[in-house]
Amino acid sequence: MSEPAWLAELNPQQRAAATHGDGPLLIIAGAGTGKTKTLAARVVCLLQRGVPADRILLLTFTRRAAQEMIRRTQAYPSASRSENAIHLNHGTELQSAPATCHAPSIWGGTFHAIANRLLRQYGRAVRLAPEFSVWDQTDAEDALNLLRQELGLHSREKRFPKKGTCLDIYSRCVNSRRPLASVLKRDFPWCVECEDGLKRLFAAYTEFKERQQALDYDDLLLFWLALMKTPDAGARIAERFDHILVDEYQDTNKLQGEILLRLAGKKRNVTVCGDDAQSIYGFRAATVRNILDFPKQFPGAAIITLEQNYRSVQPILDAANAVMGYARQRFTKNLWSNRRSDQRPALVHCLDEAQQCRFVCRQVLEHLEAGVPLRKQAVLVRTAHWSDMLEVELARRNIPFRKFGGLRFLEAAHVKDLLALLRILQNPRDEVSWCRVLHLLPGIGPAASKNILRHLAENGYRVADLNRCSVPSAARPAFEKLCLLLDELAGSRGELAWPSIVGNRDPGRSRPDVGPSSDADDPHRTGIPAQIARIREFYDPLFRDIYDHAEARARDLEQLEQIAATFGSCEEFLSELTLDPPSATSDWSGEPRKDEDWLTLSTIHSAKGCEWDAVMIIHATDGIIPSDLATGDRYEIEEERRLLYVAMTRARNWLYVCFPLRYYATKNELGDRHAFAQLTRFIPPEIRGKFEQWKLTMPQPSSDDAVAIMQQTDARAEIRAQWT
DNA sequence: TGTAACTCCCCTCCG
DNA sequence: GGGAGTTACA
Repeated sequence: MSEPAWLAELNPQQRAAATHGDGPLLIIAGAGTGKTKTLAARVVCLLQRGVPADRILLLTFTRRAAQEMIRRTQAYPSASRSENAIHLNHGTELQSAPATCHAPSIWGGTFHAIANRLLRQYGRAVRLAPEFSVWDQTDAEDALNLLRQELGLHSREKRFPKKGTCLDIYSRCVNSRRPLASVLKRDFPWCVECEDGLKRLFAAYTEFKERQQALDYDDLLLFWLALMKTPDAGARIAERFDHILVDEYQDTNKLQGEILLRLAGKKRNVTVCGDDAQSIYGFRAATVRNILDFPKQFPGAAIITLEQNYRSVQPILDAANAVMGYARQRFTKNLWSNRRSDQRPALVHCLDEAQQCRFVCRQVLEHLEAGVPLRKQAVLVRTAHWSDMLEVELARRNIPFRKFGGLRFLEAAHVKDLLALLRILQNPRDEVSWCRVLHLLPGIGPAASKNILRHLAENGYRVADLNRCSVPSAARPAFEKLCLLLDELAGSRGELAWPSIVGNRDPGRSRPDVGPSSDADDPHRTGIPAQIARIREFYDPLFRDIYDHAEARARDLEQLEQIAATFGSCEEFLSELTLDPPSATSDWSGEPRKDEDWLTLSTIHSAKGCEWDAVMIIHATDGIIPSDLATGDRYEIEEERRLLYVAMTRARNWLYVCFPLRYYATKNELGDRHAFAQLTRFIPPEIRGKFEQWKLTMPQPSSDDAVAIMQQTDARAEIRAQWT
């Protein structure tokens, strides 16, 4: 049989991976080695071999990655002609395939999104109602905080860890599958003394979530694994997939590894793909052991290594390889490229942050003039706020940009408030959301809300009974408005939308296997935008009282309403928003239009899997990369090194690593006017020869400059204010 | 008893 | 800026 033309486009290793038959396959793919292309080609090969699309499961790290993969498969001519037309069957199907399209679709999405979907279908097997809520990090923290106070853990003489730390500890236990004592000893040694309290707290937390039918991110995985362990549902799920492909396997954790093992079942048709040098999610308990131990977990696995880089010019690879050359633990893999260039990447010494901003702007515009559109350029930062000053400068010069990563839309208080109102409509047992909503009302604090919650619990969460509850007289008017609102939205049944818990619904009526819910009697099927509009009527006067910058917030709420309009049901909207939040609205210079060209600002984490012609890494300063907060042990430092490696290997043709020599002191640091800084330790003097050294000269400091710097510092405060 | 106003910290990456 | 804890007032 002669080889199709498109297969000939792949290099021998890529082709071997794409055409691999049945059985486990491990693809070690360095940065820019055409990993996505290879996986996409493999999907096409599977389809051509007659594997039905809906029996293929594609697990990716972000949903964007899943969509990209499917887009690539469609690019193969033979694939689009195939009977198995390819569509992505999202983990939770937001817009999903058009209604007219009945072709089976590939299952694709993140572990969390697929877990969400499977649990809504099969969750009963693990005593989970299909209406469960999904909590994001802040919801989980709020719940922990509530319980921490209830258990009296906050007022101990010895300081008890804060809610964020509690959640980190809990999450690490779950994801690394290690007992609390061991996690405390190794990762949180300063909390060892609180082990008993934490144990009680976590037990209460687990019980609390169960009562409210709520799952946090970790639970999605935990319940998925539990589901796989049930003899009936587990076997059915394993049976329904013939081939499983996992991207970015180096960033999965032990729990996900166990899920995969069970998902693979006896067929063992598992393809995993990853690069240990790009493992940057250790803080989420990801472990490279998954990829290293794959051959042990799946004996007889084929292993294919992709080393030819198609992305970057050789000098950029040389520099990146040099950085990784110092890694303590490394699985040798030297990327090489056919793409020659005379130009080494630049190491840009800036005098201060302001000069760094000017340099970036100038360089971006120079590339633009030379024919590199803004879309093909990016500025990468370690953490989101390090681009604040640059954002001001970009706006001043009318350079459009979009920002990825960092403070998210959903974390803004006003957005959370509105969602909490929707949540209690979807799942009235959600006490965390109730608390949030009740606290909005003037005159209601912890005591009154506790009382109301007790009333609700005693009355089966019926909203019709809510206004019989006694509240402080000062709170009465606002409280009655809330009752009226919920009453209206709950409809004529006099109860909130989903009062049922496990077993309360008609057991014979399970959700359809594929496609969005088509329940005709679902009261939320059509009305979410209308619901949000009604909620906003109630909420508008409240938030204008509570928060500043009402107009900026109102715009966010409008945006939320628009997003909601694209969803079929409240449940989809809420879980989708939690699992795949919009990247941000922080581009306060205004959302650029689709057809416009814009520069990308991104955290390095969010840049994973992306590439640009020109990449500028700013604040490559020791203390920022590696972060001062992440230098606890050598594992953390190694992860920071890989982070720099990931950032550098995003660049195709031009790479600039910039760092300011001094930082100006902030207002509260009295005394010193500025602090001196050093280049990141990951680029030691011995390897600086891999870079061109650009030492920017500064005009003589004048009082004008000082004023300009002060103004920029003020402008940074302005940006923060946008988010208050 | 419970809420509102005040002060003192600290601030990472993401599903 | 915002969370956590403390104090002042209804």
